Amino acid sequence: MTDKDRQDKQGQTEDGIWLHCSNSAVRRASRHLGQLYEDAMGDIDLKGTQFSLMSQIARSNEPTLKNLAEAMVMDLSALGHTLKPLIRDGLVQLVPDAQDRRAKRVRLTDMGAATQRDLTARWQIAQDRFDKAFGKEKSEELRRTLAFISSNEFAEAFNRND
Amino acid sequence: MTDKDRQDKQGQTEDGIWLHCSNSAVRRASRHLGQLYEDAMGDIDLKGTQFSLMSQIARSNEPTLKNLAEAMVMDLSALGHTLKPLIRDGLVQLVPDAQDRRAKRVRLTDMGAATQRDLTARWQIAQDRFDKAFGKEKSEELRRTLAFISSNEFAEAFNRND
DNA sequence: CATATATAGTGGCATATACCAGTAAATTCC
DNA sequence: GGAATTTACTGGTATATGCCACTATATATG
Repeated sequence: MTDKDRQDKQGQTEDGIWLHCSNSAVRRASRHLGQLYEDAMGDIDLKGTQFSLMSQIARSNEPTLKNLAEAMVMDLSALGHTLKPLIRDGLVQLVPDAQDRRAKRVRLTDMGAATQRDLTARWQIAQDRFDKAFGKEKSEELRRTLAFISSNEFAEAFNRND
Repeated sequence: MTDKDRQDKQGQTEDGIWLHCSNSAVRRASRHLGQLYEDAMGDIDLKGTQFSLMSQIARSNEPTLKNLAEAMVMDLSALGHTLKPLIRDGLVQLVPDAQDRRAKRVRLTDMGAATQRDLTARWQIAQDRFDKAFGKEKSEELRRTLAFISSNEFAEAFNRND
């Protein structure tokens, strides 16, 4: 049986690129988790990404766009675009920094903070399900691992050519 | 020192949502890896996602769109959208299935197959860097872990309420 | 066989995310 | 202190990804 023939009845190969490419593997998992978390959180008006972003804003002390982009490991302009619907809907606002007039600080509006608080309970349900399905210890370890992969330290190791 | 005060000089909190939310953690890592892999692969005309997709097509035996979407854990319509630029650029083509006239099978064109082969060497460089930075064993284990998280088996465990 | 239902794909719309070019403000360097 | 450079953000463009509504085809059911 050749590799190409080793396929299930749907014509899929059992051995996908995601078992060889870490980048593909992570993206694929993020699509699945996005799905699972949104379903588990039920009928809410926010996307998972938006809730994550608002949660990080809530945890921060009025970060500038730059700060927040770095924390989220997100392109600055991508962050700006992603915030637009939240600003439009009155959940987030940008306030110019007093010291540096180039910078804008991100804050939740009262409504945004209330929304974030309310949804946290729903998010916790999803997260609890993940922990139960995956194992609480392993779950924490996985998040630490992924945080490491997302770090500058890892980027330096990755780009170091020795 | 309160949590809110425990911030580095950029105003970021040390303790981000990604340490608590597995969904956020995976998305964040996928942004970073997308970055690192694309940089490591150098100046190519394809996005990482497009290369992954073409690699999976190359590994499959002319899957239908449905098959491919399931393998990639991707929404069917999202897959259709993602393939459009590749079809437009003559790297991929869709051929109607002979038996089921609803279904279309995905295949690489000759140019697409050649492109995919050529870029594989570059991708391997990026993957080797990942393995070196993260550890070859741990790297394989991580991919298996992520494949599990991406599986229907995991979805069932996640959605099981007992 | 005719109708009801299920499946595969498409198109529209919205968000997610990145790169690049441009603007404005701050900082560095004669 | 004024020019050169760096930094923070914005807007445009392109891909990534998902949901919904719709069409066409296949399958199941009476």
